[in-house]
Amino acid sequence: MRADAVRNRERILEAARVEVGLGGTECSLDNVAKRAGVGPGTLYRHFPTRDDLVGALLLGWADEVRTDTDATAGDTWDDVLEWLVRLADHSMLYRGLASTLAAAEADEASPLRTVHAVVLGAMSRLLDRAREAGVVTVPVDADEISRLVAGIAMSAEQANLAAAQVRSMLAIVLNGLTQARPNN
Amino acid sequence: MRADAVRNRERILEAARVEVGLGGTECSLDNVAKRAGVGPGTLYRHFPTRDDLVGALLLGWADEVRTDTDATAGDTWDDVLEWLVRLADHSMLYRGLASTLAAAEADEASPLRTVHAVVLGAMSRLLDRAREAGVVTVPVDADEISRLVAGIAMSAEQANLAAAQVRSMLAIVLNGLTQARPNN
DNA sequence: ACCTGAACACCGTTCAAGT
DNA sequence: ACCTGAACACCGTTCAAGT
Repeated sequence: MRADAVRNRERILEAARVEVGLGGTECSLDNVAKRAGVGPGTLYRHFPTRDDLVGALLLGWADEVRTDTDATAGDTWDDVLEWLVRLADHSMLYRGLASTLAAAEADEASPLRTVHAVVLGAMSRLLDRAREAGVVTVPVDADEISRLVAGIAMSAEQANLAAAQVRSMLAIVLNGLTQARPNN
Repeated sequence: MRADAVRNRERILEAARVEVGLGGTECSLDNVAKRAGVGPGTLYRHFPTRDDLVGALLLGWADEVRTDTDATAGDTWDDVLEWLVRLADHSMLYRGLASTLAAAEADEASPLRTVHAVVLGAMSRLLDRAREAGVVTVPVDADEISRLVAGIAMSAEQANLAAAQVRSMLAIVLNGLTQARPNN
């Protein structure tokens, strides 16, 4: 890669971090290019789709989520709840992030597939620990929990919910994973 | 209102039903005007914002949801689950609908406020019945359930989930509303 | 009183011309 | 090999001119 290309790619990522931070994942790519000081064509050369750009932005993010998840014991109800809260928080780092990640689930060719897979892997391991500790007793997989948390994150984003309201919804979900289902 | 104005309003609503059905709540308003055979200015005169148009489209929808909810006994776990499934279905009538409704919750001045209020009222009454029957035992209000269902609907929409997967997520939520929370 | 459609701003995307 | 920026299509929104 040519020296100016490397530099431009870096500038674009830096500008994208700012613009996506301000306007969410659906922010104007024109503004990203302008802030980076490159022509729109240059942005498209480095990142052919919006998801390619967002995906590049999320590499470190996915690592953070995985590290946090792997460091969570998940052997008590409260421990799992706090982890769910942190996961929802992470999912709301940028506006539109939860929605973008959810859409990546259905799209086999999405540039966000790797990001999603990293998170799901860690979630799956945590789920095993939680099940062993008896915190999760209901049949469920990591995908399903991921979708539920993403849904809560999207809801919270649209309705501007406070942290306490998000926690309350997560508690209901966790409660649903913990108890045996009645048969009346 | 002048005769041509009445006719144009009707034409716009008819066109909107088609376009929103095809492209979701974020469909092009230009296309709505074109399909209705009116200038863009005419659309704006009748419906100053997108939410005004979507709100007008949802008047019958809200009635359907309320009627269905009021006709639901909610005295057994399965009965409430089936109602949740129908509510989620209704929330996915148009792409973007769940998201639009969720955003209306935070916006006091939204033209969708009435629509939202009608649904919430019916939900609140059903919740009382479910609580009396012991199906819901956890402290929760209609708003919170509405947000959880909206979140699941948004997740399902983004990830193209099948009906069975939606039902499974709703069952987890209902399970979380049914059982007492453990204190370990 | 209502409608029309031109006009403007903004954005995503492509591509011929440059270096 | 990479960059630039003009060009095109599309869309939301406004408003002067019509009837």
